[in-house]
Amino acid sequence: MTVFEELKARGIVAQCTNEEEIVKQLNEGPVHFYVGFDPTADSLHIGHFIPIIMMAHLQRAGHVPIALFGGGTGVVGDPSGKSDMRKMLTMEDINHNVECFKKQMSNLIDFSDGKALIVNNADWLLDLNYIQFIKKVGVHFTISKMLAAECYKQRMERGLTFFELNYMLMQSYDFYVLNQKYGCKLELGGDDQWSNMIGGVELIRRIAAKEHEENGTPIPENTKANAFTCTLLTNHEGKKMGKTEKGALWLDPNKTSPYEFYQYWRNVDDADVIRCMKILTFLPLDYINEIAQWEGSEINKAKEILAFEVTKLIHGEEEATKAQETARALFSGAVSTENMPSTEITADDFTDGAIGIMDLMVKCNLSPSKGEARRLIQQGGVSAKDEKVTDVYKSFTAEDFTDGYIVIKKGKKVFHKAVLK
RNA sequence: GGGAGAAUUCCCGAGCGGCCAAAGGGGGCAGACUGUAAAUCUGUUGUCAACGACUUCGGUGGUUCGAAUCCACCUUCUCCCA
Repeated sequence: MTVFEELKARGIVAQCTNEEEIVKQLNEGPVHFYVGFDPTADSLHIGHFIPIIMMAHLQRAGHVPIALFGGGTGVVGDPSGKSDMRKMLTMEDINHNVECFKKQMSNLIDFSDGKALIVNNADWLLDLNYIQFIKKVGVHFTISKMLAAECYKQRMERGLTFFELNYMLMQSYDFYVLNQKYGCKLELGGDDQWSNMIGGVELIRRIAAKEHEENGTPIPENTKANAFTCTLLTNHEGKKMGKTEKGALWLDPNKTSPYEFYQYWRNVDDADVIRCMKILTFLPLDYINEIAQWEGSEINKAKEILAFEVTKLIHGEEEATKAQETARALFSGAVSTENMPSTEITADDFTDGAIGIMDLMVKCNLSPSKGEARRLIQQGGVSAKDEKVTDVYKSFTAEDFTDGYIVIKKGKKVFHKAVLK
């Protein structure tokens, strides 16, 4: 099975420009391909993960990934799929973010010995001459066609600035530059990037065709550019996955702990397990198809496998094992406090030698307010030290912190350790 | 540049000058049922020293015993004309 077939079989490929040509190119030898990332935050989140997985698949098959960071485009902000214009970032922010991205990506992509490249489009976008740019690039885009693109349609209703409209041109130009510089023939990206991506594909072909027409130079083989998109991670209802109550599911362990990360996948809907497994792990398809036969509560095993594998890819085997052990222990009743999220409590938090359960919960971020803590307790959703808390005014003294901590359980799944300092 | 309209709690969206901490829906959280799933049912969803008090309806002032509601100005957004 070729890589592309594998990607398709896993349901990772969403749309592609010219499938035949892509397959041919990939079979002929190492292909430089690129994926763009907008460094708008200081960590990647799960939404970036599928393109990265795709890069890893292709790299394993001998192709060369180019990770392009949108240092230049980042300041504009991609209007696709956003209902509002994104806030602009300073160059310092962007550079910092780029560094963070690189680090996280290197878990899955091998950047050594030129096996993968990292580029920043600020290098060629920032000093661009406007007149030359519109002459070279602008002429190949028609407004009517751009506006027909799904991503701009929505924005048209709410107000689309000329500024944002240029995003497509810049991204297309990126592809052109990489094509010239590295012979990059393939662009990959999320499905929401589709229209921007075909912009690049067409731009490369058109510039080549124009040069051919004007100078009679032959159309170079490597200007046969293509693109394909990966599916957005959605559940069986078509809703985007990877959102938690705290926002995105981050790859940075400080933003989303390995345990939380593990739990997210452990708790996916039955109907989504197999899809996630195909897309997010490197488990062989045969094996996944076997798992797909499992039924009823057996599916819980499948979820464990999924959670473990995905966590392993991002946080490493050790963290994944820890997360799994913690989860198993907690849910089987035995309390393993080892890797539980915890909060330090100091003497200052005590009033008259004791701290109330509501204060403790607020302190541990288990509840944003005492009012909510009160409600949780009244509805029977809180346990401390293995006992259901029934009294809203229950309080703990230093002696109650057995071995220096108290484990508080909120609902069925949230455990927290309050550690006395 | 001219004209019209809008801004309400996490989101959408009701809201007569007092009975408004503000309908309804969504989402969230908790309980029951389960398999750490889904569906369903129930409760709950501004803050606090909690049958009470306090702070909220874009901003600032004003009218009034009393303002989310009326007036003025400002800000932002949308729409129509150019």
